Amino acid sequence: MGAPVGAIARSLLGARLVSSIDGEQVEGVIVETEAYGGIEDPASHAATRSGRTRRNAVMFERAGLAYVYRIYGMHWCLNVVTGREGVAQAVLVRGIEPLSGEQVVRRRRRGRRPLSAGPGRVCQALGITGVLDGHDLGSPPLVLSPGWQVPDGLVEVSGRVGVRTAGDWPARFYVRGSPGVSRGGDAVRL
DNA sequence: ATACCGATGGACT
DNA sequence: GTCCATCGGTATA
Repeated sequence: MGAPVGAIARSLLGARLVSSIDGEQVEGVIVETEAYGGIEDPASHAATRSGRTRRNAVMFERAGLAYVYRIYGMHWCLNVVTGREGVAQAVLVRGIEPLSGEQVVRRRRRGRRPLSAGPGRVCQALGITGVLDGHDLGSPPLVLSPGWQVPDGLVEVSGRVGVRTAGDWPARFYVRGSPGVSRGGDAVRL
């Protein structure tokens, strides 16, 4: 086993995402993440039973790529691939707080609230769709960069949202009190 | 405030 | 056919 799946998810809190998708600039801070492992994590798309498929193929590639998939037939979800090549591991981005481009986000979200809490809403807010599956997050139109270092005192941990098998793994991390966080829950301070 | 439910498509048994 | 790493509307309190 490599690094605990949660460690990188924790460290991505406070990181910055800059989207210039469709020529519109939106910048946000990540405030909620969820870790997914590979074969050892029954909740992962890359769990043993499935192995590598067309959908999850990017999870097995190098760290720093975007794994984007469709959920419930209508929403997109953004993951940051975090394992080395051949080792499936990814972190789901579940919530951001817009730093700039909030007008664009409001338009994309059609005025609905919450603005960008929840994985589907994050993708709407940033304009992310499946065409970004496999995209290198070091280059436009979607760039991930280090940002704010979130102190441990502001971080809470809980089980994963909407997951049955192994849903209780403490693999969800979020910034307490942020409007970009999708829900509370059985959280514990870090 | 919580609860239920429909939309809608692809991966998988 | 069944199960989703979901959201947004409607209903109920």
